[in-house]
Amino acid sequence: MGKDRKIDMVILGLLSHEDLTGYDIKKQIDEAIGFFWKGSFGSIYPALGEMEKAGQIKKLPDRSSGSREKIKYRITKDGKNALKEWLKEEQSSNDLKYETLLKLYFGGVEKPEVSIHNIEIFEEKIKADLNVLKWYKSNLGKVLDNNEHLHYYLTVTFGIDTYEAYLKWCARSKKLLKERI
Amino acid sequence: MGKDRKIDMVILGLLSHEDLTGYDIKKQIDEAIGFFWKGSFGSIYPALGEMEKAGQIKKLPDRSSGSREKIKYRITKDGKNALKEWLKEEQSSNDLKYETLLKLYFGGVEKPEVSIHNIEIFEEKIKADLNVLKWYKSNLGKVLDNNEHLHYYLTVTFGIDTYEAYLKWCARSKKLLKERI
DNA sequence: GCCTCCTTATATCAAACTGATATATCATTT
DNA sequence: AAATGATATATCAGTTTGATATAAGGAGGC
Repeated sequence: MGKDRKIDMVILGLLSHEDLTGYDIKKQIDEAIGFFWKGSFGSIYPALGEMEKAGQIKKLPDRSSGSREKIKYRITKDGKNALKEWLKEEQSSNDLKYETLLKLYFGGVEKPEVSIHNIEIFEEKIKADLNVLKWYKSNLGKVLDNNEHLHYYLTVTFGIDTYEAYLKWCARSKKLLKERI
Repeated sequence: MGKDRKIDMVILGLLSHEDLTGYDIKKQIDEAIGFFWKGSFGSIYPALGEMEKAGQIKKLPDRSSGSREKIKYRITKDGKNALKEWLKEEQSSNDLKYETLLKLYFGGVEKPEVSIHNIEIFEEKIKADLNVLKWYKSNLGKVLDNNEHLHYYLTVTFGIDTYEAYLKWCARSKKLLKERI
């Protein structure tokens, strides 16, 4: 089988915007797409090595003056084609892994207070993240004419819409659980 | 480090309701908690072996008449304690990995039609899954007095609320993308 | 009776990914 | 001058996925 590495597409996608180092890629994953995707150094660096061998990306000469090593990558024609092929694949895997819901599902073996507390922890995290997303959205509003910004905007609104639904659910769930105390 | 296996808690949680085989566990993961958690045979069977050695679960004698092997497991006192400890842990990892959003984020390198099509595929899947969740909810409505059923109910409403938010977002996103054609 | 197909059931493996750790340089603050 | 934190590459053990192997039981057709 082989070649089922999603991290490759993340790297190609990010490099299609600009040249980046492995460290830059990790930062962009965390900051820009972190609310719907994850990626670690342990998958990024090996992938960069293999993708360079495969000719999807290439190393840029290190122009920095100091001795500090820093490897910038640029996407190749082959890489861009691979990215476009993937975009047109019908199959997409959309997976949640929500430990908070897992704890809630099995929460019947403990007092309702435990489940309420777990929902509250989740709620606080979502509230904080929602503020960040709203801040992103307000910044994007000014430059929506740009095509790439529209795609960014759509993912941000996905986050905002779902997070707002989460918060409403949190309020109703806590209420139902409190009736059991 | 060691012992960061979430599958253990899924197994303990399911066994806290009733005795199950590995195959039963896989079925319950897919059917009951599949919209917010995943689990494969490749993680279930090895975990069952190790958890039995650790004394959190025990094998039940095979009472089936035929030669067909079938191993039922029951949770032990130690297992129940481990489950309750985990429920009280403040830290929970809640991760989305939405390939549809990834494709949308990088969709600027292709025509808007490609992104619209990807949203439509996602939309159809969500509509179908939402119907299943609504059917679950209507069945649960009758027996909400039971404590375990309340916890099940709360996870189902989480699914319904978020899926409905997804669908609203799909409609608005498609509209915005169609303006670019 | 026999053949086919689907479901039940356990088990293993390569490939992918995470989270932690190691190492070292550079920049800023104390 | 020392300490702290950010930048940067790299590797590893442990976890998980998705696929595959194996085999028995049941349902239906002919």
